[in-house]
This record gives sequence, structure tokens and C-alpha cells, in this order.
Amino acid sequence: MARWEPDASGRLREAALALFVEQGFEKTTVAQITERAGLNRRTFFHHFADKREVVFAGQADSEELITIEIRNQPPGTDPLDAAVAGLVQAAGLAYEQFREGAVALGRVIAASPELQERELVKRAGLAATIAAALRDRRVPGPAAEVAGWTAVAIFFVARNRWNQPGNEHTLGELIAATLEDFRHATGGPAAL
Amino acid sequence: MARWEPDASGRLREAALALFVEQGFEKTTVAQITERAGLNRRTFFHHFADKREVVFAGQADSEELITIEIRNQPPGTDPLDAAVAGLVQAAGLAYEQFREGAVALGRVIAASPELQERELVKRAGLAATIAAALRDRRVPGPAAEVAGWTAVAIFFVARNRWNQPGNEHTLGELIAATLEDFRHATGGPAAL
DNA sequence: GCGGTGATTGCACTCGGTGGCATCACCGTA
DNA sequence: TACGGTGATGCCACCGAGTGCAATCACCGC
Repeated sequence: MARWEPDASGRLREAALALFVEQGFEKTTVAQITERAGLNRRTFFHHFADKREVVFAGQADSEELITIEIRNQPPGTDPLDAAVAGLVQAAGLAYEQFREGAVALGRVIAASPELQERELVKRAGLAATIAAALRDRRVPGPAAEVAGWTAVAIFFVARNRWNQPGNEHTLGELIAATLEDFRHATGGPAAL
Repeated sequence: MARWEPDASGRLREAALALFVEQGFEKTTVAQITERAGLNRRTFFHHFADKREVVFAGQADSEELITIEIRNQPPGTDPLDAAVAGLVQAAGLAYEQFREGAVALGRVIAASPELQERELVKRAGLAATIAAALRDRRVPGPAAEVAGWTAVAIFFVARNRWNQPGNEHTLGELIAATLEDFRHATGGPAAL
């Protein structure tokens, strides 16, 4: 018989998310979380680097997947298309399943400046990953970095559209549509 | 005769930046800052919302300037060109003067994850400002948001090039060059 | 000289996060 | 069966950021 109930990390996460939904992120203390999970405050910090991390720990690290997908695009593919293809790939695995959970989490994050900060850090990491993958495809450094941020922006704009109440499309479709919108607006009549 | 030395806010900022350069952001406590400035710890938080804010308080709020400049672009101008024109305008005023100070500050920020987080928040605000200005020009919402982030990325990639040791160009020139790099890479041979 | 206003101060408090160490379950091995 | 290693958990003391509240003081207008 185990001295401790199993899956401490999972219990902490569950308790934390429930409390964040109930009373918001800032008003929830780590002590409350560990109390609900039946664990010690110190134990929380053995599983999560800080209070914010428990929110983002759930999402799979799809960065490697994205890198591979970008690398596998046919040579000569436009960098933005390649980057977006990588994101579509990752979106299929990580997002399409649990719309409900994602919406609840999104609300928690949207209500907390602290969590939005952390989300921006994640986005920056994603943009850097994409930029590195594009550089491997011989895209010049500055263009690769800008394209990385553009692809990330497309992804999150699409995710917001996907989270909208009346939405019927898949995330992949919305990513493609957002890329198209951007190209149409900026590559369009005036430029070139 | 004044009971207090004047310009408490300026003295705090000066003391803080000096200490951040000397020993880094995380290893500097607010107590050290106020001690050097000859003020009380509590007073620090009357002038700055938090420890990070003292780093960013210096930079002028050029967001209004950017909005106006974007609004003044000739009708039919490509959204990215309009956004970048706004940034070039702001860059001229805020950056071109003090290369040295900017470089030192850049190093402090680059060495501190906490400060980079805050910088990302500022960038997000900038992107939102640009997106709003573009929507005023009847650019559709999603495209405006993506273009906002792209313009911000162009700006900061250019700023990094501008901060590079051997650089001889102005920030404005580098912004234009980075936009050109991006367009060449992604609007180029494969697309369209 | 007097009252109002705003900047500064002092104090006590909460909370996030860390360091160090003890405890205990579990596992492989002798 | 005993033993030692490993990793998860618990406990305690501590630091530093940030807040709430009230007191103090300079300055300004009257």
C-alpha cells in the first residue's frame, strides 16, 4: 500500500485549475491549492517551477513536431507556408480534441495579466523555434525571425476565431483562412 | 529649503539602472535601490508599479504618434507599409539619439527573463495599437492583427541589427531593409 | 498664521519562492 | 532477509516583492 495517494502532480493541477476557475488566478494561493490536493506547499514547487506553470504544464511540447514538419516541406516552399504547415500539424494533435477544456483555460488566462505574460513567453519560444527551422531551410536570419512571429500571430488569431461561440470550423481551416486574409491584405493591390 | 531632494523618481531610476548594470536585475533588491537614492522602500512603489517598471518607464509612449502616422498614410497604402511607416516615425524620435543608453539597457533586459517577459507585454500592446490603427484603415480584423505583430517583429529584428557592434546604419534604414528581406523571402519566387 | 494637498515615511502583513534537511516508500541486489 | 540508493514528500526558517493604513512634513493659497 502506498504511503501517498498516486499522481500528486495531476492532483495539484486539477485542484489548481478548479480554484482558478472558481475564484481567479491571482486570488488563489498556493496554500489553497495544496490544501485541496492534500499535499504540502513545498511539494507544489517540486512539481511546478512556479504558480503560473501549472496552467501551461498541460499543453504538449509540440515544438519538436513543428520543427520536423517544417523541415519536411518540399524545397522551395514559401517560408510562411512552411511555418504554417508546421503549426497546422501541431494544432491537429494538441487542440482539436478538447475544445471545452481549452475554452475554460482560455478564460482563466484572459482574466489574468500574469498568465498572459507567461503565454507571451511561450509564444516567443515558438516563434524562435519556427525561425530556427526556417533558417535550416536557408531562409535568411531576419526574414526567418519575422516570418516566425508572423506565423505565430496567424496561429493565435486563428485560435481566437476557433474559440468564438458560433464557430463551426476546425482550427486547421481557420489557420489557412487567416493566412489567406493576411496575404490578401498585404501582398495585394498596393504592393509589388 | 526643501526637506526632500528634488526629482525622487529620477533618482530612483538612476540608482536602479546603475545597480542593474552592476549586479544584474534579479540580484538587486528594491531596498538597495532606495538606499542608494536616499529614499524609503515604500516610496519606490509610489513611483513605480513594480520593480520591473523602472526599466521601461523611460521610454516615451510613442503609441499615439504611431497611430497618427499610420492614419496619415495615403489611402491604398499596403497595411504593412503603413504600419512600418508609423514605427519608423517613432523610432526617429525615441531611439536615434541615445544609442549608448539603449545598448546598456538592452544588455540588462537580455540578461533577465523577468524583464524580457515585461518587454513582450509592451510589444503585445504595440501590436494591438497598430492593429487598431489598421482596422481604422478598413483592413479586416484578422489581417490587421497579424500585420500588427509582423510590423512589431520587423521593428525589433531591426533594432537588434541596429544594436549590433559593427552597425553603421540608422534604425530607420534597418527597418526598411528588414521589411524588404521579409517581403523578398515570403512574397517571392514560390508564392503567388 | 491656517487649512488643504500631495509627497514621503514607517510598520505590519500576505504571499511567492528557495534552501536545507529529515522522512518514508520502493527497488535492486547481496 | 538485510542493505543501500533513489526519488517523492514533508517541515521549517528565511528572503524579497508588493500592499494597506496611518502619520508626518513641505508647500501653496488664502
